[in-house]
Amino acid sequence: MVKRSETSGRLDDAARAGWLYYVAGRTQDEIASSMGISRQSAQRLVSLAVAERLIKVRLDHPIAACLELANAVRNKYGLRQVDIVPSDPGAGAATVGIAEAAAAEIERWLKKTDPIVLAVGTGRTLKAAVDQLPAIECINHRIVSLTGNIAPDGSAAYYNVIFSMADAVKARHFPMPLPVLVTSAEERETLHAQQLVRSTLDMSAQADVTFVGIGELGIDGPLCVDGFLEKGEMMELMDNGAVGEICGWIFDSEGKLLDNPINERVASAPIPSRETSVVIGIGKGKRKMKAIKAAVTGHQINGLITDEEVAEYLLT
Amino acid sequence: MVKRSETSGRLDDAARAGWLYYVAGRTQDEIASSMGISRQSAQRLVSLAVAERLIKVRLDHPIAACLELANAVRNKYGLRQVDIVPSDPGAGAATVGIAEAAAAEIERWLKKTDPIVLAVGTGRTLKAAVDQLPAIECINHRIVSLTGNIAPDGSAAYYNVIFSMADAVKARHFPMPLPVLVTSAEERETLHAQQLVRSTLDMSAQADVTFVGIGELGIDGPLCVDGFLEKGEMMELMDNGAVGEICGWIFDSEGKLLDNPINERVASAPIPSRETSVVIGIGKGKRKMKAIKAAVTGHQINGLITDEEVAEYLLT
DNA sequence: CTTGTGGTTGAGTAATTGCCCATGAGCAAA
DNA sequence: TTTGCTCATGGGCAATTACTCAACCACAAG
Repeated sequence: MVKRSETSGRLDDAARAGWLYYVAGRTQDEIASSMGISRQSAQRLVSLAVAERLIKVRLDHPIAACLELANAVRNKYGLRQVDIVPSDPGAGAATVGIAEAAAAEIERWLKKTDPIVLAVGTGRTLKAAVDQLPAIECINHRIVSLTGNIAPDGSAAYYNVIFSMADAVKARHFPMPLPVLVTSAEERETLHAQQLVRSTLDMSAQADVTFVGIGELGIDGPLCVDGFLEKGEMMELMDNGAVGEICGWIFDSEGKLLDNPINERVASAPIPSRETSVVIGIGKGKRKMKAIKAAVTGHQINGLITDEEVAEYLLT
Repeated sequence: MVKRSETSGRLDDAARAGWLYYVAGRTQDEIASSMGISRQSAQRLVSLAVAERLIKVRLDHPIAACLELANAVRNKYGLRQVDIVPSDPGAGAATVGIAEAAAAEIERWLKKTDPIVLAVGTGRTLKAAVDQLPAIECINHRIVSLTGNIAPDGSAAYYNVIFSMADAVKARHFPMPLPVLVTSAEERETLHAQQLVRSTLDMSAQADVTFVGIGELGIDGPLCVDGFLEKGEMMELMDNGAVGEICGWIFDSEGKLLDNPINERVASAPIPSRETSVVIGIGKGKRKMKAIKAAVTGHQINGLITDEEVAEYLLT
């Protein structure tokens, strides 16, 4: 319509077209006729504006920072999937936010129509997540526990989450009828050879997706608090470089499973393959930072749900 | 808690979808499958993100034509600051583009670290601009309204923008607890003498920067449409040479405030000094051309945000 | 004068997106 | 419980956008 002077540069036209498209919300057809060019040219100008970074888009929502952190963490550690939730500065429980996020992710998997095998580990964080689950009926799926459900004193382990999950989710679920730690490698072999245990182990190996808590070590860590390890054993482990555990499997700061007697007594199923399935670790907070970093570094997990604070630590 | 987490969860999803779409450049199909929802739902989330103004696009390129116009206008009228946005040839809304530009300018002021007093007028354009503001926290600044917040029918004036601003901007804000027009000059004196009003008036006089809409007169103009003036009064004003108004202050084609009974009934604060502060007028469109030209001619404002169409008119 | 190169254009077409509508879930009132 | 309302959902389809390709132009080198 208005004849533009020929001297105005191509970038100016691109900027103008980009402005009309993104800010004014006109279609490329309208832009074309108002600038007196073909609609193809208008399209080219718009994409040029984008390519030249003339158009800057920003997301004005707390989640924006989280998404960027998630991307950065995913790229740095080669993870399949990363969810970052906003850190809650007001102290609060160790599971605020992350539990909801994890529950949402679990729910997303459970809503799939194709039958899946979902494996779960143990821990307070995972328990909190499962407690957030709404009632779902998904009779096609199977839910299997990676860890034993018998506490050192013989009672049912409270933080074995598969029972909580069974309350909310109508699906076949398969607990692991074992202690978490047995007394020796030999005993583990014997128990694992049982038919019932065998089939659960086999199923866990086929898991399509796995959710595990990431535990820190230390005398305040879950293994000690829940009585699986004595203080002395814990100190010795830490002296040997242990920094964290998943389902009882203890690893060092590089995420390598420790070659020591404790790990030979862990009765949990092996963590399902990170090559062929998704293994999502859940955890946040200062105390777990080192354990989380080790877990992603050593590829014990290939998915992560954590908070901004930990994400920033992972990126340093 | 559950309710809140569900609603904010929806916005989170919208933010995530919007981020994936606009920032990461994924298609809505990809977003849908990665979030485990249908494509239609993904599309809805993306448009929700836009509707909720989570997505903010800006053009990072000075369009030469607009810059030249801005320079020319600034020099011709001796203004401190002029922003010109491209005209939208399609007959779109009266605030497209200009609102974004004004919001960017307001944001620029609000992001200053030194405490400032920011004064705002009223009007649809200014309202649209304020609605574009992202959430900002700037507890050092103070925001004061130049105009009353009580409509002729006694309700809160919808286009009093300070309340909209308070929604987005965390700062102390000071509305003006008065009608826009009172019945007589005497009543105005009485009301202005009140302590509460007095302090607001004093603060407005100290404004570092002021944003005002520029209103045209006429029976379709805001003063009539919003019921502040009867049609007859309006006709009489126009017969006396009135062409525009700012905060209710009516001026002629040279930008001089009219010496007539209506102006004596305006309860708004005086427009802050153009000698010592920045007063930015906002407006565009054919109908406002004369009012804008008068406002800059008479130095009622010393800054202007408008579009090419008006800029070219101002230069004739 | 021909040829090659780089870049732009418009047509055609595939991909993507926006919108309408029927459906059904959730929920409050009767 | 039924009724009526609201609203999210997904299918389908039209509108819009992105991409490919051949043609064309300008210009420089041969």
